[in-house]
Amino acid sequence: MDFTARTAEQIGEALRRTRKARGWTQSDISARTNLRVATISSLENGDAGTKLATVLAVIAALGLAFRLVERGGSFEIEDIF
Amino acid sequence: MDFTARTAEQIGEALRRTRKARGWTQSDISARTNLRVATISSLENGDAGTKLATVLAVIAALGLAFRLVERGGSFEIEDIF
DNA sequence: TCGCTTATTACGCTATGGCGTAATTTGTTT
DNA sequence: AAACAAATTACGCCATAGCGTAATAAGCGA
Repeated sequence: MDFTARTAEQIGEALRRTRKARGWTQSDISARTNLRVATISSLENGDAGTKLATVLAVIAALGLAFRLVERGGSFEIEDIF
Repeated sequence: MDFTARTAEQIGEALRRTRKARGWTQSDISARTNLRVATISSLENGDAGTKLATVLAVIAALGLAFRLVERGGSFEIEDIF
């Protein structure tokens, strides 16, 4: 449960996977963030126009945090896919 | 050079520190991203309204990537400050 | 302190995020 | 297949990000 991402699509996917791993619905996240289900959906589907505040709210709701890591230095797991 | 962040302020600070560590100016980032210097400034100053696309562009320009990490499990360094 | 570079802020503009609400499509379970 | 739950999409509305341009304010070395 440790995702590295460079694109909005990857972030969306990571958030969706984490949410499902928690056994939660978008509606659950909505309740915890006061964001509309539609907004969560948009984010999970990789909309890069999403505001940082929205991403942060969802991340917080999922009990996650961002870590900014150096790229190129080490192997990136998602480069396989 | 490994920042964990939960807020826009922390992300902005991390990006600013990384940029300075690279010896770059906001203008350098601007050239690499086609974003205005003012936009970079706003992001580094912690504006949560910034679009995800903007954050991703700056991160890419700095050679960084996001890592979504589980919170609460382990110790968070920035909780000290 | 002066002068140059870098960063922040402002004004008018267009594009769009997120809102409320609600319909529709997709998934899941029996 | 039917029925319910979950996710996606749509429409009108308001707020605001990021744009071009430019002025102002910090930083900083000579």
